[in-house]
Amino acid sequence: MAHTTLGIKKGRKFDQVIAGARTVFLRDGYEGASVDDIAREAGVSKATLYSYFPDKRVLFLEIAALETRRQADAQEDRLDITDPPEVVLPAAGRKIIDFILSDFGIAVFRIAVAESARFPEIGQKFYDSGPGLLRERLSQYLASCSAQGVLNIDDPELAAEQFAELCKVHLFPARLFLGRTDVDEAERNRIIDSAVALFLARYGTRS
Amino acid sequence: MAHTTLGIKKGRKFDQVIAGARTVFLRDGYEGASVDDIAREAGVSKATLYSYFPDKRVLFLEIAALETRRQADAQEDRLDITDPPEVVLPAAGRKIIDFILSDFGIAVFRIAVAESARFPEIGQKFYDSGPGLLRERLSQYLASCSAQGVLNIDDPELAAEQFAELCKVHLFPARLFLGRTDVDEAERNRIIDSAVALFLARYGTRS
DNA sequence: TAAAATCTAAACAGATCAGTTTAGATTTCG
DNA sequence: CGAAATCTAAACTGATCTGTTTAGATTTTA
Repeated sequence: MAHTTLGIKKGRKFDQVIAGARTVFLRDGYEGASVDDIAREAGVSKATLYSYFPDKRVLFLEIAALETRRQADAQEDRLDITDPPEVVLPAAGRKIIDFILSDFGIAVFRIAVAESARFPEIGQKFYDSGPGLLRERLSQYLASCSAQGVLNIDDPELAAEQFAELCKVHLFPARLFLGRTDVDEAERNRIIDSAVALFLARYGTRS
Repeated sequence: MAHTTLGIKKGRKFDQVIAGARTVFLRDGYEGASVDDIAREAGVSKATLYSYFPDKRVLFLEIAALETRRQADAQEDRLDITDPPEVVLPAAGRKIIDFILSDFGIAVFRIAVAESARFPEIGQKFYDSGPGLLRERLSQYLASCSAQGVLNIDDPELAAEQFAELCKVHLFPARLFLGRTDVDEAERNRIIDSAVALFLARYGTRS
């Protein structure tokens, strides 16, 4: 149906190719994925695939771009500027944790780390639509709190990055390196609560 | 000279093989490295290489083990329990930043992230001798401070991870995804100072 | 020095993979 | 319908890679 790139590409099965490539690249990474696998997964002949994309690298870049944009959109709903930090921060932290612990978030992160040495534009896109976007939105909120006197922050961008980083504590490395998938609610909340407390102890204006 | 594994392996050029494999794996990753490249880099024939290691995978695991142990040793000098947090934390933060921004630190991290999905023992070893070791040592120090009343920490292990995470803020993603290599003293210090201030605002006992 | 251990270059087998080509089938649409 | 666009399976090229083998050279050691 709606082609993912603006009109330039043609053909009935374009979306199938994209979907198949997405599945296989996310599962196996760039080197691990074979074009035959992708064609099979997409239910499409290799010739068709190659009629859309000149080579594997370009196909991968297309998927990476789509995925990072998706990642950005999934977090689209902005932070409500009217709510106080005690409400907004735990909610934001929860979203961050849920995303970075998901199979999808982990797969994208793995590929971004592994391939950004070979393909700098992958690292750039991942950063812009992931950590970079989060930083932008969160720092905007923090700055407005600071202007209202609800928080006291001299460098909102740095503070935003600090908060995001605090949410990853313990759980992200455990998932990434130790394969831990059994992270329950209580543990997520413990990390978030501690991050919020740490953050507000420094940047809060309440006694 | 001193063989890296305990006596089981034999042969004059063992160390050359290790050195060559180290260079090539760190430069190109697991998939990117070819055994011919490694043999050439090591100045050794492929037959010799295969007389030491049954296959590429085992060779890689050996290198990964050596590298993570190295990583641990490089940070061997423990934290001086007698110094106050205002001295110890900036010094520790400085070490963390310097390591994770180094070419070597980045290369090891890239490989650990990329290969720990395929080789779980790589993720385990990296964690144990990297983030895990840091956590252990730092939390020990924090606990002793807490016992002395210099700090007020209920969960030293969590606090240790929080501090370490705070030191990575901004600089690590910029290096990893954006390829930024021009991080000067001032910027490192800015991150560290902010991390220490944030940490002490919550866990400090002064005023 | 002479046997034993270790190493060498180079060719080779077997597998995988990216990308192309062919000859034809199916779909779309005027 | 019928022509143009799109897709198909399958074979093929050429490259790369892991791991083995061969026949001999070099080094160690006794």
